[in-house]
Amino acid sequence: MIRNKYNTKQKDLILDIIKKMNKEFTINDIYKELNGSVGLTTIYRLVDSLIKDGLLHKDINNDNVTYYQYLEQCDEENHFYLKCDNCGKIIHIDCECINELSNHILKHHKFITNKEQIIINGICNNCIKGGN
Amino acid sequence: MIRNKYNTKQKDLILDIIKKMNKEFTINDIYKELNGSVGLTTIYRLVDSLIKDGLLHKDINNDNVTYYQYLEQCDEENHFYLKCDNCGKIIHIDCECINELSNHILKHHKFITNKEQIIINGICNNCIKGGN
DNA sequence: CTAAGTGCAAAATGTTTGCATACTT
DNA sequence: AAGTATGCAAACATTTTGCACTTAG
Repeated sequence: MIRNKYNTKQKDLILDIIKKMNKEFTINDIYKELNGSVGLTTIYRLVDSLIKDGLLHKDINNDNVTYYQYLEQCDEENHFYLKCDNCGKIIHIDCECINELSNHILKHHKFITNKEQIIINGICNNCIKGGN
Repeated sequence: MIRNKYNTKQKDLILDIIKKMNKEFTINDIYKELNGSVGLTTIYRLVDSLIKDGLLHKDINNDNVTYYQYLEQCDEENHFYLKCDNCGKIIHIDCECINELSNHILKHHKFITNKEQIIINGICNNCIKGGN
């Protein structure tokens, strides 16, 4: 099956929801949000293809729950993501600092970083300040 | 159940294998390596507790296979890991460069990086050179 | 009209739980 | 002796597949 060749109502619905979420979500979150108007199988299939296209990041937590997160796309060379371990939010950053690190790592540690998807975990400003 | 209070033959066996692997592995890899001498359930339970202790990193790939990786422990402030997307190997690095990045991110992006487990993906030197 | 997409039900897979037994301290 | 760990079998949850049907181009 060739992926995403036809536009369908279901794809639009799922994509809308995914893009609106500004934190990680599960397949079931989308399913519930759609209120049964799209089948689970379809959600699995679209999510898979979005991962392959680099639009979604997939992660698993200690309770074996699989989470997905929409990655805002960016043409900039110097971009990366910060992911909050507390609230699950992913923050998109454009900053020269990551380029410096990539260059350093290449030069001194002989490793080509995957510039498309550098994700650094930690605690976001909102959570530092105790925001839920 | 209080974790890891008693030392057992099974724990030693599992830990030995995990520490010897220098790349990511599945629960089944360990099970097979042990040749049935330790039950699957026991492996799941020990692996869970090792994750909680920060000794293992857990990840899931696009085919929904869950991988684990032993993280060499280190007291150094300036340490992080490089993970090769090609061969799965995790390389432990001690270098001031990551501290600089952490400080920059804190100062300019108001985000506290999780220094214990910064993992940056990419391609390792061996794979760059075409080593399997 | 044809290729692609959908969704149900069934199958497959991976993980967790209950419990009786065995082991550590 | 008491608390902890093990491992089987069963339960459970999640994900994938087969297939008939629908829809987009």
